[in-house]
Amino acid sequence: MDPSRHSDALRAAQMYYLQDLTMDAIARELRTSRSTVSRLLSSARDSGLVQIQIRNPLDTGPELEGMIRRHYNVDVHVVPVLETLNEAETLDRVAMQAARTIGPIVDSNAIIGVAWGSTLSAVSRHLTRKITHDSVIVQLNGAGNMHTTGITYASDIMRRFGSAYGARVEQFPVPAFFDHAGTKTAMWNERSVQRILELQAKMSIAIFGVGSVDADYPSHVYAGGYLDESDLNILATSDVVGDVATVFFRGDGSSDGIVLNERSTGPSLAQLRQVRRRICVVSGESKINGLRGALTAGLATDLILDEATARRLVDFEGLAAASG
Amino acid sequence: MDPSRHSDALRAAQMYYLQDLTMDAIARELRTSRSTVSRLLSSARDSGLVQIQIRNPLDTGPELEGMIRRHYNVDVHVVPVLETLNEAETLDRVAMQAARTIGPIVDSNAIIGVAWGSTLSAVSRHLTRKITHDSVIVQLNGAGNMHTTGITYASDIMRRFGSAYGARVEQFPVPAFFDHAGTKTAMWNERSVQRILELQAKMSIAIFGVGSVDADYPSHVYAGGYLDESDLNILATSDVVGDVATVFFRGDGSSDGIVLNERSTGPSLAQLRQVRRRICVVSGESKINGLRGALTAGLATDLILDEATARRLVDFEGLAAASG
DNA sequence: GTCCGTTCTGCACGTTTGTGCATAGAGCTT
DNA sequence: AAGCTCTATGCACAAACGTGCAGAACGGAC
Repeated sequence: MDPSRHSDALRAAQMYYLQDLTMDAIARELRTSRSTVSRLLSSARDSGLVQIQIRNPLDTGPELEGMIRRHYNVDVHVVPVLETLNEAETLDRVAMQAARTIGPIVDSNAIIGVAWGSTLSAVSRHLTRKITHDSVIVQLNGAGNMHTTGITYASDIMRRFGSAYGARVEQFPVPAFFDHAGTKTAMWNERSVQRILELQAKMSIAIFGVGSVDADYPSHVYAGGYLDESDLNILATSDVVGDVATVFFRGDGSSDGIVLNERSTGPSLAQLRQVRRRICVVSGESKINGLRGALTAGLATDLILDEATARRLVDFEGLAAASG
Repeated sequence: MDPSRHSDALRAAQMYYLQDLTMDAIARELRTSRSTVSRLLSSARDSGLVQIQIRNPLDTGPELEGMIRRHYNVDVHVVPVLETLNEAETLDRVAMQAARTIGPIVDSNAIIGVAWGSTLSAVSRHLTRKITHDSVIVQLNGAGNMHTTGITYASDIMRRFGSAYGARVEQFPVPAFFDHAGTKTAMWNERSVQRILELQAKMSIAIFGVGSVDADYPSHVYAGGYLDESDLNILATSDVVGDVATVFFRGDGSSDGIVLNERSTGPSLAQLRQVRRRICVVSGESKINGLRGALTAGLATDLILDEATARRLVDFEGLAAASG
């Protein structure tokens, strides 16, 4: 881009946001039209030059947040949404706010693990640009299935993250689930795969949604041809409530003995918990069971969710009592 | 304040800044009028709920900044100001932008050393609120002189810092200069003084302007009855170019053998250099000599100054050559 | 209860801002 | 140089916004 335009954008942003001048005054100084200033500012905003963040003082925040925070020990961001909004609109709002909340967390030299799914897809569409150096986006779990290699869907998400943060993108070109655990073991010894696994092991940030087995609109994983009849039966009979990055867990947060996980390509829950910043984005009340499992399992350090779901989370089993 | 108003402000801020809704839409959701939303947002901004910051990518910044940064190894923020502005207006702009630049740097548990003077006074008037816990504002140097105890002037500055950040304020109730070095030695052994000195030793942030001996409008120190005729003579004959917190230095950054410093109450340059974040605010070209000395002495890690002064700093002795 | 002072609210108005559109200009090809 | 495409600009209009003001609501004091 024209460097002088960039520097004009910077000047304009400083004068507008830091000195409270009007666009008119800035235009006169920059010897251009007011509309150009308006556009400069908007480009400054979505190129990440201007960072706007909301910090809600932990202690004065609304009750909802406090309760969830105390009970699950996560940093909560409740997204206010009108109750009349439909599922898709809610997801869009949550995704938008999630994208902007993530922005300030991302920094240079970060290794960022990203899952895929409808939630992450929505988030990826709303990312605001922020220039970082030597960051890497690494895919958390494979995306292929019986019908497609899943490449385009997941890779679109990855690519958007990569270009928003100027980061290198490392895809994980394996199916979501192997048919045979043995194949996974073999692949995991391949050097091409190990490169990805090593990156994952060094992740400083992980971003994921949750799948919930009983969601009204089941996640891709449960509906998209990833699992066959017998797999679904296994899930149904093993108390599994949901998944994160195609790794399943029960309501109590445990995941031991769930055979499907041996064929899954996502990081184990234990490995995920090693990551310093683990950001979970959830939209839609019907994911509540999966969400509760994920929180109980301690998978998230940061939780971004819509207000209605937050409320249900609190209502559940008198969680409110824990706040007294 | 009404807690529900606070939480409304938070909701409004999230919807406005993070979801790009219009105030109108937010008003409908909050069941109030648009004007109320406008006011909620403005209260959210100046209560520090909304943080807006400009991060200019170090490598793409305008030439001016790059040159100064490389030469003096400081983080530079050049404040764009119209050249036609007068001294006072420039100071106001610089102070405003300085205040907002400082905001994001301040955090809980910080011990913040603050000097006094016309620059700091202006900055203190533009601070935006930000709630922190267990922060302390500590006065860097005494403010008393022959005519007044200096209490109100300096303490106003301190108080504003304190209330902006919700911090405890520790004043330093001594004169700016002792008449006799021996008195200083004695006082420095007083426990009440030692408490302040210990706080200063633990500072994580220091904020100060610079005085310049030859400034058009001399700093308070040189004009306000702090020094008598013979003191000024000493300064004139010892190559002193300026001061930071009433500690003097020469153009080459040295301060050894300047006798006045033995009676001054500010932290020694060596002590100041221990502080992790040292923010220097300068407005007005006539401070250029003092500024150059301070930078040469390595007193600042962050420099906020107006464009004209920045340009002069670069023009000086072909500093531009250093950028090639 | 009434009174008074303070704070909050919505309205109305003027100001400030975003954006579709037509045009000018830059860069590239032939 | 002419012709082309693509981007940036300014205009003009509509949308969004800030704020003085008058009235409503609140919270003591008596």
